[in-house]
Amino acid sequence: MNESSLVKEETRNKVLSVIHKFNYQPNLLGRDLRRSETMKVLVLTPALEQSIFADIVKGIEDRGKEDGYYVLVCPTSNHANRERELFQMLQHRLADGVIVIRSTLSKEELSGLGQKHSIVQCLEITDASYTCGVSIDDEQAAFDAVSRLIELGHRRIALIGGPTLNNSTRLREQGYRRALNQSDIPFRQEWVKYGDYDHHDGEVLTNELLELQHVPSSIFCMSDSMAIGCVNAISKAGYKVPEDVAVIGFDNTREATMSLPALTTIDQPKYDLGYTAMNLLIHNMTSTEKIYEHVKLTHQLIERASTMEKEKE
Amino acid sequence: MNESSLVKEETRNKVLSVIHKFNYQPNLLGRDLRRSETMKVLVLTPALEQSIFADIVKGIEDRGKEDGYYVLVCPTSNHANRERELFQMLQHRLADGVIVIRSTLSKEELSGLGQKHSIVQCLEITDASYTCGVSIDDEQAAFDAVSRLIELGHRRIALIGGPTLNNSTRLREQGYRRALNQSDIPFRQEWVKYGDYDHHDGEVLTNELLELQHVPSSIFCMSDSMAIGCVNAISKAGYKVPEDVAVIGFDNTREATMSLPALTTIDQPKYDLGYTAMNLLIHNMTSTEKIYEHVKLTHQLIERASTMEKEKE
DNA sequence: TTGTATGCGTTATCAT
DNA sequence: ATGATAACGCATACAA
Repeated sequence: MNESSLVKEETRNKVLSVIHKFNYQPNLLGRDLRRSETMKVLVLTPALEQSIFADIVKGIEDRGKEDGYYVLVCPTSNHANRERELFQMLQHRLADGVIVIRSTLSKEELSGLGQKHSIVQCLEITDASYTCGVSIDDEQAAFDAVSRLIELGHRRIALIGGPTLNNSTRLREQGYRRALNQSDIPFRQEWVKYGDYDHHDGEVLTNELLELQHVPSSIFCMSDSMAIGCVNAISKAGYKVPEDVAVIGFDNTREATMSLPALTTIDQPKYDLGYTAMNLLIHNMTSTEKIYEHVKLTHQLIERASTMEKEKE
Repeated sequence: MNESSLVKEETRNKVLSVIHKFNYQPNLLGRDLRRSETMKVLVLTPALEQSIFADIVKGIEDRGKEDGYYVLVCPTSNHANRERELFQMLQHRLADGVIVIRSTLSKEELSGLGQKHSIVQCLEITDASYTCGVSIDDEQAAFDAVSRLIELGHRRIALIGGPTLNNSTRLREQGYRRALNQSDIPFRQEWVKYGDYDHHDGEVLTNELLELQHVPSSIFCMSDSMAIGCVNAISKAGYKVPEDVAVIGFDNTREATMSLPALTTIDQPKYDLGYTAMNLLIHNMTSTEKIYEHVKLTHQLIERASTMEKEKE
């Protein structure tokens, strides 16, 4: 009597009253076994403290609620083995699908899992087969950011990137190079640094840049956290943002507006990213015509106080 | 053939090879239904970004691993309805037990759930029946902190507390009053403020204290985050910590050592709190002799630079 | 030492 | 419109 179908009102009520009387609680294990589906979805996320992940998860949860899915959020701390443990839940039929945010697993591993299960990658997309993914166009986003710096009059543009293993880091560096190329600005390896997406690495790498003989006039960072570390390092070194060195961040997280000066940054549609990912997952879990695409949502350059028109030198 | 018991080596290998050949993965739904236990434990935590919760969860996970439990960490954002949703998983036999860190549910609600399920409270303990809890002795901890301030020569001691609904807030305030009493220092209501455990409220409430006609010479905060906000407010107002106003925090989180000056604080044994909570939960899930106690672990006053011997006035 | 039947709680199918 | 029965995958108890 789950759905009201073809039962007499009277008996229906009778059953309902008995259910209430004995405080009957369905044993979902029985149901799940019988239906061989659990209505549970795992979300693997590096962490929850960074607001970008929390926002994505919100989108996932909202979309999941529409179809009555249990969304279980599992922080992995970027630990590949924890990720594998959680994927085991799929094999063990304890969950129906997985959305993995910035996975640390290899393309091969994901492809293997994707053949038997429904997997959606988010933010960080490998071209693994049998999986789909949702992100922005990272190459284009970086191109847009760097192009804007060039428009503003910059020619000495440094790059502070994420982990070199990440596909998105590679793509964004490509966008950076394409923008330089287009304006015939030579690429300089010494102006390209890599690190983790956090505040600390942003500060350390910026210090390295500031100690160079040729100091860049602007720095494009691959996360807002890094950009904040970057701004701090610049200020501590006695320079001014944006007059001496302009800074662009990435993600448009809350902290981007809280820094001083507020960060120019690339907005990622975080909530929509999550919502779309869950949408894809639900489709692939329920339909037989699987979608194995890389969906790209639109980003946006948000201009704030950390960049400005460059004065002639 | 889970445990090697009384089966011929030969047949055992034969089975194993077939298992491998077909890449057999046990369907845990079947097992769980049959055994009517899931080996899954839910951890309900307000958030994960605050390191105190992460540390407790670590203790829980380690103890869980010893007995092969799946530990599912579920952030609730202090949202009571989300908490209730998760408790539903118990009713639906999707999990065997719950550890709830700083629950927002009422004593009555927890008692009701406790009658049918295994529940352990952590950090914030109501005296709900049919549940047990693990925390420090909050009253004594506050007493120790305030007594130390008195020893250092302070008599104008303010209190910045957590949410008034919390039992621990009440207990800690009792400890504060007992310490004052013992030294015949009159209690002043205007020197007692309440707010959320975060940095922001610490700053706001401290500003209120500094604007009073009689400014306290020391402030006891119920969290390190509050204490850091407190230190910032004091510095911004042109006073010096600890010379003008001494500050004591609570929890001994990472941030306590990162602030300037480093915080004197009450150490909570976070990892052990989690480990002990899981220990209790496992006991109550597996044994018929339930333990419904409030276990108190020992705290410790850690003295750092935010307090010092007070000069004679 | 190995094989076989039964039931966990639910839903789907079939017969009334 | 309702009642009866089988089956999901596993573990247990018992028979062989």
